[in-house]
Amino acid sequence: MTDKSVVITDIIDNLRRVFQILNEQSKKVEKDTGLTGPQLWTIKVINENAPINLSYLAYRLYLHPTTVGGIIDRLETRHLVKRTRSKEDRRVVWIELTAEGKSLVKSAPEVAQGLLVAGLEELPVLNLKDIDKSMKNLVKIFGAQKTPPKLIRSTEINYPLRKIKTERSKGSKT
Amino acid sequence: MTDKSVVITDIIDNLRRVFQILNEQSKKVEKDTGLTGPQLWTIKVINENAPINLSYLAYRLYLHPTTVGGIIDRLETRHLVKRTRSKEDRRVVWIELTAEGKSLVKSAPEVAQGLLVAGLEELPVLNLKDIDKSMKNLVKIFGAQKTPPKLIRSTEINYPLRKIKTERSKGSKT
DNA sequence: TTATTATAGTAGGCATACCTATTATTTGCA
DNA sequence: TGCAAATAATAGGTATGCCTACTATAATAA
Repeated sequence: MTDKSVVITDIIDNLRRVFQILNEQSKKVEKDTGLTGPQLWTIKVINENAPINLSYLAYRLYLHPTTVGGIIDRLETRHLVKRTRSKEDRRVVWIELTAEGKSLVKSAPEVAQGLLVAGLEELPVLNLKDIDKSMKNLVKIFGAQKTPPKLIRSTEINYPLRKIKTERSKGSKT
Repeated sequence: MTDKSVVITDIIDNLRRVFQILNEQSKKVEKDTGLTGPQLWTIKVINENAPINLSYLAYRLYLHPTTVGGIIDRLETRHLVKRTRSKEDRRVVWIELTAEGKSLVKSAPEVAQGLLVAGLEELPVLNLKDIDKSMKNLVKIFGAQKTPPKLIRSTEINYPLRKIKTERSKGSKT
């Protein structure tokens, strides 16, 4: 095994480790709040953008609309969000928080990526910038081989496809 | 937003991006080989360790035994692996590749993390070491808040718990 | 104005990944 | 020996996350 491949294996191992830890993190959040990580994250995004329709919400979460559909289903049975069919465009469903959902968001503001952020915040900026640079590098490497759509907003991200086209993004697609 | 929190947001965004890309990667592999990423990875590990029992296999994959159980089920219906009940210890099931499975492993040797590795391999070692360092840093940060068991072998990893205890690791656990 | 095309959301299906039982076995202790 | 504790695997359940239809509605083109 070359020196290089050792490092590569190491990187991949560490990546897996990060996945694992983030996953556990999510479990922990679940225990604390009764909601899973994705659910909490979803609620937060809804809170900041309500009313929001499913497609755009999915876009904001970098998830597939059907995935978000499921999450919304579960949040709805918990009475944390509600759906309203739009009158202007009857295909559209507006999603917003219920009172219950709103109070939950307030009480659990940063839990979603909480510890994650907390951990990072303890590092000196210099260190963070290092990590940031490396992450960007990783993204560049991985992403170079396959960079989907191309996005809007500050954070353009790898979006799962299904050519969204909301009020805010009127682009074209294959 | 402070300078720091911008960087942090950035890191997290990039992390998500990496997840996304790896996920797509897996999809691509699936298209190429007919097997999902985890399935291919599993087969590879079996190939290198056969015969192997489920618990230890799970340990090697950093996954929960029940998760691996499901993967093995699916591989078994595809006739790529077979299970044999051990005679010495009838609780144990030995898992190994069928002829078909073996030939598949040969024909798709590195696909699992293929592109991933390919991408990394194009980088100069220096660059890789940077990334490596940052990843380790990330792991340290995340892991510090919650480090499960503690592992053996070269690559000690965040193992999902269920206090494994195989022939090779005779430790204790809470 | 009608027919085609596009869009929004839902339904159903599959694979991962987890957890909590439960069933066999085996081990270890009294 | 003989019963309790530990272990290996499986069963069943839930949540993510994707995909491929499919339905309803809207927009566009002929």
